[in-house]
Amino acid sequence: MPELPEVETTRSGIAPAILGRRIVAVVVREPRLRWRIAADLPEAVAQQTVRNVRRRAKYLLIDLDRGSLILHLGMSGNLRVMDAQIAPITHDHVDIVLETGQCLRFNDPRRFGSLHFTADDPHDHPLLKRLAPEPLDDDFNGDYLTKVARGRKVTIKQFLMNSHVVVGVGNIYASESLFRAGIRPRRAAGRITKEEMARLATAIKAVLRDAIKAGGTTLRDYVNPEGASGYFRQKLFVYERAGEPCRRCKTPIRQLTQGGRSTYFCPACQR
DNA sequence: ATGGGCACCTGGCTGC
DNA sequence: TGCAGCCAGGTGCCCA
Repeated sequence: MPELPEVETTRSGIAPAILGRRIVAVVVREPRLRWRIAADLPEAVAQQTVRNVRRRAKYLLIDLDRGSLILHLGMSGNLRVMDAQIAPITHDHVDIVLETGQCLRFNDPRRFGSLHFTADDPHDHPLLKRLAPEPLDDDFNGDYLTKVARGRKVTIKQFLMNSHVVVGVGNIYASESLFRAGIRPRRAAGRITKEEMARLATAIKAVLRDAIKAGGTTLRDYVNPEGASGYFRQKLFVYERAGEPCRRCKTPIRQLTQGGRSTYFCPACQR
């Protein structure tokens, strides 16, 4: 499911229900996620109060009195706020039960998601420690991209999906950003001009902001914490639109495969 | 350091 | 109806 806008939508959606609330229990029905949930996680977390809900890359950080939960939604995960008494359905792997009688329920069919507890600053956790800048921060810009792309032969599409370059940009928004910036996805990262990199950084920020405003993109199974779909899908220019006319110039959108993932682009608008 | 490929997992769809 | 094959929003790890 989720790229940065979907995780951000999840963050802002769960925050009102859990901020300042005490966790009374963590119910783990299926510990075998991408990494097995630590057996002692529930007791480490129980009776602690939620102090903050943050996002770093595609990770949700739930700060407690002492330590933080680090949660990733993987490809197919979602978090919902609901009454803890409601019977769980298939793939409802974890409940974080609150004093209010509500719970945060983590559903993830493919189990590529993860849940960790750390007693330390979560930014120092091995999974987060070496991540690149946030795309919406000011230090992510054309100059930065130009600098890190120097000499790189990897294609610009795969470069954008590398979490050591920039975080939060996955398969949908990589294609969409390149369309908005007018850049062909197969060009070498090191051969994109300074001016093009400036356009690209601006395009990434714009597409992510627009998608957050629309509540994210629902392709198949993403739902927000209230169970509703995001509606950015209608605003996609190229993703999953192979053969359909470009919204800007009517040329049929093309699809290709890079690193085993589908890429979409307009051969006329992108050079 | 860089780049490429694989692995992890379930479910939905297509075509025979 | 059944089943094989392919595809899907991520990313850590191993190898050359």
